[in-house]
Amino acid sequence: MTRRKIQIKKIDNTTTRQVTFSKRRRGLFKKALELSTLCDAEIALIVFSSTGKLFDYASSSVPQVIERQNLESNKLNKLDEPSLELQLDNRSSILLSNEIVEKTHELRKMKGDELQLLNIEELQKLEQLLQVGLSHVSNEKDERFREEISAFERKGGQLMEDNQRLKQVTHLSRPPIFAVQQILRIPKTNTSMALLSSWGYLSLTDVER
Amino acid sequence: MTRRKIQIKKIDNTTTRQVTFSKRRRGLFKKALELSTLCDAEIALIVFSSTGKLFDYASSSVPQVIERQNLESNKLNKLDEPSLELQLDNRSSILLSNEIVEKTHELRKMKGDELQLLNIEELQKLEQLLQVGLSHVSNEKDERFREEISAFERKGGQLMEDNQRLKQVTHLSRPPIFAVQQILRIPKTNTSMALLSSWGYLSLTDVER
DNA sequence: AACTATTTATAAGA
DNA sequence: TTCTTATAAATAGTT
Repeated sequence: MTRRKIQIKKIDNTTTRQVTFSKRRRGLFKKALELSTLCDAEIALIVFSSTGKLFDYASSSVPQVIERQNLESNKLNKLDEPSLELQLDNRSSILLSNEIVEKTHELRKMKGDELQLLNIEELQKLEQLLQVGLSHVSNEKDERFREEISAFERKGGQLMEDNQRLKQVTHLSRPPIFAVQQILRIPKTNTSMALLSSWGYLSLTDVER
Repeated sequence: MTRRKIQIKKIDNTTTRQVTFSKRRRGLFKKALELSTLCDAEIALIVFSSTGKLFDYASSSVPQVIERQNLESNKLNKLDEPSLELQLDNRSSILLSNEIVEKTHELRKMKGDELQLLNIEELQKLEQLLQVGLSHVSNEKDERFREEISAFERKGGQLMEDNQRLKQVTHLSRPPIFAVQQILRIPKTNTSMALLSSWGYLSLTDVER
């Protein structure tokens, strides 16, 4: 970006990284503020440095009432009339609530509820949307399954190779002591080694010879 | 910042504001990504356009970063009391945003995006959800089509009956005057009636006899 | 922290 | 929306 162009990947040098963090963090927060001011947007920005320090910013037009208002309107909706005044006071909370309401409806429709609200064209569009989504999900799932299967195949191949090697070893008339211990899960003690040796099995040095 | 320097205050012109929003939003998200990559920082960025559309980015996941932030600001609140209002303000808006963020992600997943975030079990559940939703939608759509068809059938049946009656009437050697008038769209005046009568057509009373 | 040579972002126009 | 381009802003490396 300046004296030289840099690659976007973790900066190794700690000092450089901290300096860059400091500079770019300022830049980012400034840009966030500018965007929210210029375009009347709601923005929340949370940044943790790699050392765990917190920096955050939220555009200021969100009133503190929201939390209380949510609780209130939940209660009031069930009992009496909603606190319309509070809601009107607060354009941004209405925006946010609308967003939630809309997304909730969209989700319900996609799950097959509330379809009576749609006309036949909307139903067709929704059907297509679901078909596309379903095919993506099915493909992704199948791909994952195939990945898993080929992982097993690789593992299986490895095991079979191992087995082959072990068989070769055990098909020696006198398999080495360590191989016998390993295959038969016999503790590798001096006693077991001496015993196997007395039965004619070979130590590794014998085999290597 | 370019062709001309601009003041950082709300852009009046709606079109310009939307264009600027779109451009700067991209820039902001790019910067956030760069900062998190270069400096190994954890970042969550949530943006609502003035029309209520949500855009978000998080280096890990939005709820994760927010949760961390909540812990962090709880600590701060207990240590030193200042700017409590701001903190509450920020956190409540973030809480509300968080619900939207989650719903947005759920919708994206249902539309087949962001599937790389899911494991194979979640993919299977999502697939089932979509299958159920799709079958509901398809059934509803088919039912609507059938309704429409049977409505047409009823209408068609009525029309055919009407046609039958008219044919019977016009197949009489001397159709009644009123039928002729109606079918040929001749004004129902005394003159036309007299004329048709003189040509041997029958009045209703003649037919009924 | 300050300084700049460069890169990047972007406002206006097409 | 997308592209172009002149210019403003951001910033990597240096001091």
